[in-house]
Amino acid sequence: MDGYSPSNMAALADVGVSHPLRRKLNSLGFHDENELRRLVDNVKLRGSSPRGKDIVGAGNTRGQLTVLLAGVACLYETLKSGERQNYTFYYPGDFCDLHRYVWSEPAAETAVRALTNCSIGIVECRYLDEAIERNRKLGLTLWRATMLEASILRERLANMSQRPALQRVSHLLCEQLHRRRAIGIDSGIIPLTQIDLADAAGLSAVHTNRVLQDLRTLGVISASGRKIEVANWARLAEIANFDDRYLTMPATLSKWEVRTE
Amino acid sequence: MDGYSPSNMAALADVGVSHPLRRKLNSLGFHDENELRRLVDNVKLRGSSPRGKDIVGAGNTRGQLTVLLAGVACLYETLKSGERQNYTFYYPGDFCDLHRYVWSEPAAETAVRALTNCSIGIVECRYLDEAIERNRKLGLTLWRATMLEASILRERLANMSQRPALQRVSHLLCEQLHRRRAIGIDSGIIPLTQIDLADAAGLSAVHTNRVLQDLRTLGVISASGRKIEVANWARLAEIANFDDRYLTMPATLSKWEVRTE
DNA sequence: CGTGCTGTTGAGGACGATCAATGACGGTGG
DNA sequence: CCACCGTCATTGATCGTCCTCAACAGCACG
Repeated sequence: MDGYSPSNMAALADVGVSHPLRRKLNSLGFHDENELRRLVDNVKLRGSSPRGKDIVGAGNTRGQLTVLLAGVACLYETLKSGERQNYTFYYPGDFCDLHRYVWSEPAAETAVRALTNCSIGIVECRYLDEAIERNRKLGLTLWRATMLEASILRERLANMSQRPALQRVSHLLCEQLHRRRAIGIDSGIIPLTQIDLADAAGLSAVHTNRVLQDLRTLGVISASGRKIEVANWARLAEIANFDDRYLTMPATLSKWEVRTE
Repeated sequence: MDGYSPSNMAALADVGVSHPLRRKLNSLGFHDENELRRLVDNVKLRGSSPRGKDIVGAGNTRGQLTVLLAGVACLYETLKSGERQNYTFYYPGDFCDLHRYVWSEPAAETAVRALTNCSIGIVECRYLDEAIERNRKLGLTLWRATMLEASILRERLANMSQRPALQRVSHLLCEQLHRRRAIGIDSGIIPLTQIDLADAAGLSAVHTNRVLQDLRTLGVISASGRKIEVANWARLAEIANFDDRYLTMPATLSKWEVRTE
C-alpha cells in the first residue's frame, strides 16, 4: 500500500503533515506562507479513483486543474498500434493537467490514469489565474514544475533509446524511488505492476518480467512475486547509471529564490 | 543551405521580415506589439557558430539567455557510453537555454550545439526579469514555450520507444518539416546529417542510413546522396503516423489569448 | 467459486547493433 | 590546380537483444 492512501488524508491534516501541494511547491523553491495557505485552502477534494480509472479524460474538468493528493498516477496515451505509452508519473502534489492550463487540449488519446487508488483534488483555473496575477513567483514556480517534467522526459528519452532493457528498468525504478522519497515515502516498495513499468520503459511485459527476475537474481529487488521492493538502492543506481541531478533543485539556489525578499 | 544564413540577417531586417523571436512569440499567442518591439531591441547579436561547435556549454553565459537567430541547433548530451543523444532541436526564435533560466545548471554533459552554421543572439536575464515583471503574459508565453518542448519530448518518447526504425526516422523528419514551415521555410530540404538523425532517433548511423535508403526506394525522399530532401510529404506523414496537433496552438485560442484585451 | 488481471515460462524469429572496409565529397594548403 | 585529409555516406556479414505467440499459474475480486 501507499503511504498516502485516500483513507488517511484526514489523518495527515490532523497530524500536521504538510499538504502535498505545499510540499511540492516548497521543493520548487516557493515559500510564500501566505500564498501557500490560500492556495491549499482552495484545493477542493474531488474524490478518489480506483486503480485503472482515468482521472483526467478527454474534455472534462473544463476550467479546473487537477491535483493529485494521494496515490500514483500517470499521463499516458494509447497508440494506434494498441500499445500504451506511459509518459509521466504523477505523485502527490503534482498537477496532472498543467499542460491544459498553459497549452491546450492534448491529443484525444492522451489521458491521466490512476495506477494505485488515488485521491484527487481540484483547483479552479480562475483562482490560479488570480493567484499568479498577484504573485508572480507562483507563476514562475509552476513554470519550473513544467521544466522539471521536461527534464524528466529528457532523461527518460536518453535511457529508453540508447540503453539495454536492464538499465531502462533500473533507471525507471530509481526515478520512482527518488520521487517517492522526495514526498516522504522511504520504503523501497514501488506500487506499480510490471505492465505499468513495461509501458513506461517501452518494453514488452514479458521482457520486463525477465529483467525483473534478473534484478532479483542480482539481489537488487526482493523476491516476493507480486510486489516490487527495492532491496539494494546503491546497486540499483549503479546499474542504472543514475544521477539524480535532473530531479532536484541545486543546492546553490536559483536566483529567484535568492531574490526572495 | 538554410533559409536563414547568418549572412542574410541584415537583409531580413531590411525586407521587413519578422524577427525570429517575434515570430516565435507570436506563434505562442503573444501579440503585444509594444513589448515585442522592446524585447527584440534587447536582443544583441553574439555572433555565429559553425556546424559542430557548442553554442551553450558548461558554465558560460552566466546571466544571459541565448536565442537562436538562424540555423539549426540541438540540445544534446554525450552519454557515458560514448553515444550522443539529441534531445531537442532548436530553430530560429527558440531560446536555447530556458532551462537554465528557470531551473538550474543541467548536468555537465549537456550542451547546445550548432548543427548548421548558426547565428546567435543574447538577452540579458535581467532584462527578461523586468519584462516578465511588468508583463505577466510574457511570462506565461515563455512557460508555454517550455510546455511545447515537453510536448515534443513526449511525442518523441512514444515514437522512439515503441516504433520500428522506419517510423522513428519518418516521424523525426516530419517534426523538422513542420517546424521549418512554421518559421517560413517551405523547402523539403532538411539540413541534418544522417548522424544527427541517428543521435536523435536512438539508432545507429548505419541503420539510419538503411532506413533512409528505404525511404528513397519508397519515393518519399529524393535520391541525392548528400542531402536529405523530402519529396512526398503526405506519404511521409502517413508512414510516420504523424499528427501535428502536438506542435501547434489549437485553432480555438487558449483562454489567455481570448482574454487579451 | 468462477472470472480477470497479473506474473511466469518456453521457443522461434525479426529487428537493429556492431565491426570492418570502401566510396564520395568538401575544404585546406601546397 | 592538385594532393591531402576529415567528415559523411554506403555496403556486407554476423550476432545479440528483445518481440511475438502461446500456454499456464497465482492472486484478488465479486
